[in-house]
Amino acid sequence: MNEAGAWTEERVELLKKLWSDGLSASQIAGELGSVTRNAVIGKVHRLGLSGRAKNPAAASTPRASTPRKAPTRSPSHPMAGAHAGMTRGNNALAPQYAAEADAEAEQETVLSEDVVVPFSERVTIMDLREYMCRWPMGDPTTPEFRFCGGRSQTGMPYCTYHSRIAYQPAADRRRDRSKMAGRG
DNA sequence: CCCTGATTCGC
DNA sequence: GCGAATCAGG
Repeated sequence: MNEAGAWTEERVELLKKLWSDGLSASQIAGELGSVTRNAVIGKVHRLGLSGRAKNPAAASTPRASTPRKAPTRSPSHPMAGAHAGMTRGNNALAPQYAAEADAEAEQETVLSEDVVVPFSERVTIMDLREYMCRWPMGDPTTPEFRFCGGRSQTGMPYCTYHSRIAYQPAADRRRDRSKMAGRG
């Protein structure tokens, strides 16, 4: 039968299907199984895809002109500071369907930040780390003032959720990820 | 700290 | 051709 880890026609077609469907490499990898997201990405590139739904005209990816330095892959520090627990897998399933410009998306009333979803762990300024979301919560005059503390992306002052609110692009896309049940 | 894809390069 | 390792950005 089909060997696991071998790119059969079925797998390649499924790969292209899921890829064009907007699924991320990790999701596809989890769907295919026996393959990592790197394998998926590698295959995608090999197939000549990669760009996915990107317009060639608008594809001004600086990466193409990025002067890639010589990593030389120093074996001296293999997996330096590697994540001990790779939660990566098929458990990170998320419907990343790119919502097209729908009339519903024009809801300006969406500015309501009253939503309280990412209330994972509020932290004080002392517990705040660079990779923590600094979203003011409550009155700064009160000792109960806390920050979101959610995981912020490197360089980003806020977490994924708050960064959207903070920047508020043209139209807010209702991209809803897994609801974090929260704590009390 | 999580994630994403892009690229390189040994196999 | 394959994919882990690595890079780079969010």
